[in-house]
Amino acid sequence: MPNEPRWLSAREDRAWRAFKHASYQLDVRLSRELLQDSGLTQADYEVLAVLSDPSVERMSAQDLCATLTWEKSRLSHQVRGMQKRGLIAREPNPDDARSVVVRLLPAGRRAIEEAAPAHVEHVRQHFIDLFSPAELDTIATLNERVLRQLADEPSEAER
Amino acid sequence: MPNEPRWLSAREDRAWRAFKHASYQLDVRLSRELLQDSGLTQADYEVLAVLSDPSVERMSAQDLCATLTWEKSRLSHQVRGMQKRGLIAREPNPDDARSVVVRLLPAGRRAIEEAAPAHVEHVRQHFIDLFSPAELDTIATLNERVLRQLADEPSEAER
DNA sequence: CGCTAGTGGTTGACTCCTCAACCATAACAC
DNA sequence: GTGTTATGGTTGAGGAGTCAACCACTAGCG
Repeated sequence: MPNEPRWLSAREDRAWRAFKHASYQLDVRLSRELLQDSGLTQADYEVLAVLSDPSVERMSAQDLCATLTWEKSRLSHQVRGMQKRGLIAREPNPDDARSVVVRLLPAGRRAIEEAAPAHVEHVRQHFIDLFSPAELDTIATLNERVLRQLADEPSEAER
Repeated sequence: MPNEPRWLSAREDRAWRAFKHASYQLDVRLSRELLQDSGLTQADYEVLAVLSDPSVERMSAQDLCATLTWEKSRLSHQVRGMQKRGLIAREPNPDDARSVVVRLLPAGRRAIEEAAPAHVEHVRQHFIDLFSPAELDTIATLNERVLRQLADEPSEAER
């Protein structure tokens, strides 16, 4: 890499590389494990996780987008696939004829209930169980700082 | 989410969500910014970053794969595209007729030298500058623990 | 009302990545 | 040597996500 004005110091570079690498590898590993022992992708799992909350069950597409921080076209494609597999249903929204409500079907509930224990176990194995309670709090605090900064300084495209 | 045997506690859930969310959002933001102000994808940037190291300049495809922890087919597709754009060249390897050596071309060097300052600045803005030196060390240590665990316990597919 | 602007959602084209199949060459066994 | 296995790399099909264009409906303003 070329030398630049505000280049990263060794300490900064180490932190950045470790963070980037760890999150990438973790994502790859968990995706594969989830898919192998449940047939669900991470996207499937996230949608089902939201809808399977007892206080939810049905949710408009826009609210799902907001909850997942997904683009609406992504959700649309995703929902089409999950509908074809019988995991969820699309229903008209009585309050707004433009809107669509997504409902969890029994097969979808079964799918996430079967997938969740193994998935959580993998999250523990590769992440949670490596840290003390105090370290978990540190992780939460530091990462929330990143999220807040991103939210406070919206990207060019959103301004 | 259904109640499961070893479900996550509130503290565990907070750390896991913050980590997952922050790394995802950061990736999305940095990718977009990089593409907008340099025309390079993250994949382009990573390849160029490796090759532009003064001590490198040319590297066999297999070594590139190992350095980037990429699959060989991904590198092959990626290299084809970057070759078409004149950023790098493919050369035969005199030591092994099966092998291919990737060489950085002047246009590739120019591309990363132009892209790097702004990209590093964004990495600082969204990540590095949010933390004290001690916090950066903590981030490095904790994330390296994740990486080590993943490396020590290879996935089903690799065993 | 009637127009216009905004919102909710879908679609299709394109890019990126993975996986499995494949080809050529190299390394090893006998 | 010859046959077998392993390695380096490419290819094509298919899944997943983004973007821009579009349609239908709603809401706000005159």
